[in-house]
Amino acid sequence: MLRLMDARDLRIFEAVARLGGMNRAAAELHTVQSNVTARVRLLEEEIGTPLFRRHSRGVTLTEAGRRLLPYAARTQRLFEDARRAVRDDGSPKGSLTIGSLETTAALRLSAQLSAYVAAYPEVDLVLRTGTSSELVKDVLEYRLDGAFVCGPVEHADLEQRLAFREELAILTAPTVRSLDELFGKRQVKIAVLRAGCSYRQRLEDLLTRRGIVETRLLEFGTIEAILACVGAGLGVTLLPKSLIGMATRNNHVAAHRLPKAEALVDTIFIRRRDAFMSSALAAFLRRVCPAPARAEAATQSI
Amino acid sequence: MLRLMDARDLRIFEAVARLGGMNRAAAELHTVQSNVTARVRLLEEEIGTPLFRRHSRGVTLTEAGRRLLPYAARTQRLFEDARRAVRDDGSPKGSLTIGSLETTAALRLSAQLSAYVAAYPEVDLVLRTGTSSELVKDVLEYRLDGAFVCGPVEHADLEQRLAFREELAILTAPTVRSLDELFGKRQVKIAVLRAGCSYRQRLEDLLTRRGIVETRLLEFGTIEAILACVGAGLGVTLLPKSLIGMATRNNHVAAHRLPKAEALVDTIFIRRRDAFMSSALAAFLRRVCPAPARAEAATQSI
DNA sequence: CCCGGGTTATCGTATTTCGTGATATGCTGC
DNA sequence: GCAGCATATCACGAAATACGATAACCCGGG
Repeated sequence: MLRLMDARDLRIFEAVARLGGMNRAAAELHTVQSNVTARVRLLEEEIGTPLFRRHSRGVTLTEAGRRLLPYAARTQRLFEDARRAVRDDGSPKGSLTIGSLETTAALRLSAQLSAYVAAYPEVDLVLRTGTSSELVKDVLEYRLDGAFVCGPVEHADLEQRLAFREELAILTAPTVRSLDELFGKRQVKIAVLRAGCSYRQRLEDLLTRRGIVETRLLEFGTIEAILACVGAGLGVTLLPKSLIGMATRNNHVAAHRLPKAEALVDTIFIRRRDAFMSSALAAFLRRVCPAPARAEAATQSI
Repeated sequence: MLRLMDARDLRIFEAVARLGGMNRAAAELHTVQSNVTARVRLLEEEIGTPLFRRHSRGVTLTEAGRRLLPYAARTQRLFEDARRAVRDDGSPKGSLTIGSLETTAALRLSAQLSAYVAAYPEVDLVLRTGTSSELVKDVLEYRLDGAFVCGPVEHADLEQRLAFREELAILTAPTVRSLDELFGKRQVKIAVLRAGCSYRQRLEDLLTRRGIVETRLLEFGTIEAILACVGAGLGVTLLPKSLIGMATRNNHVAAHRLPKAEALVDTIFIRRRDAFMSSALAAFLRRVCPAPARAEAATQSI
């Protein structure tokens, strides 16, 4: 039978390309250099073109090699996915690694996540937090099964669905009757959940646009602490309206509407289109954002 | 070295699944049945689950087998794409199979296609016409590299870009001053390019919505023939405005505007996201629809 | 009931492929 | 020219693979 390109060939090819040498690739693959050389040569013969340029310091990819390289990675992943798919009998189990903005995790996800792990004890759920751009990168590079990020994100390889659409409001002490009172000041203290909170930048931008250039940060561990601080007049904050109903009803703090363009923020769930969707992930999505439809852009760039 | 799932294993597996028997698979793969049996067994051992249920008439897939099957096809295609990619040095060549609505091909594509084949004589361009749904299916099942269809089409596996946005107008004899004169009649003759022309259904719907239930078809081979017929008052037709400038200027026919919702029609180019994009296709797209951006829905369902 | 025609399973053997180690060869910097 | 580091080649043993023959099985029809 004629010899055809093989997954192992591409594995060897990928290692050689990545490490820039057959010796190093042989070491990584627990085999010997002659074997690596031979299989690369066979691959080149089959294809009819050299894949590497040999020189005394190792090898570098030719143009043809560069074109082949992405497929080496893709085949590896595809076989990996095939193994996962065949093992996945439909009942959620195994590892599930989700990314999220820290704020989203704290305010929105914590309850859902604990319900999820309670419902599916066989799933090893891992939550990793980061900024939107870090998370997007991690998803694109297969380090995360999916992530909650701040929308919109446009990338051909990413599938997205709307997770939450929130309307933000500025919270102040109840004595502040209108935002205009705030905008008179030159300096404003803002209270955020953590230093890396994504609402911080948003609130600063918002204030800057209204002439307030000096802001100071107050950092807290819980929403309750923020609300108490804001109620006491020590600072202002920016939070989703849905989270602050009780506090405003009790007149502890005052909520101030913002124009839609500034107030609406979409949290979208993204995942690679071509990645394997495990039952664990499917079950997760069924609970957290059941709408498979694409999220429409709501927050225009301002 | 531990034996791992292999492209050939999946090839054998796929053939067995498709043909429903190891004997038949062996025949197709030009090998013997014992070999097929053995490799299927090895695959099952590696995975740890039976992939087939054996019975006296052949074999049928188990649940695990059903989960694996799509990956068998995908790996085959991926290796195929890898071979194509490595052979494709950037200069358009090889086969390029494009689908199109017959009307689009006749009215819009013919000029561009002949320019393309003139510019890239090494490309074997094949144009296949069909209805939108046929074309979508052919693209999804890898029989077409891409197709021009009537938008919008929503499918997660398809990438789409706007090719042409046309405004349709109803053409009548110049003596007809307004469409209302038409709508008084019970029966109207409509002139179309071919029997399968997609504008036919559109025009019929449009007329039906205005109370005209009886239509008769006049079929022509060229736009000029249609225009002549319409000019002579033998029927009406529906055509893109951009194609009829001269005829209306010379007062041979009268063009009647339609409301945007009915008039605008998007022709989009679709292709599978995960399919290999050859230089031939890239060059084609560069000429025909350079906008890689997603076509926004313009024609709402009415 | 058993036999014929279909199927898959098993096994010993031949063949091919693969991995290894030793060695040859080539390049670069000193 | 030589040391050091790289790839190429080759012969050989080991492993994987394909083969052919045979066994075992099931089903439907005489």
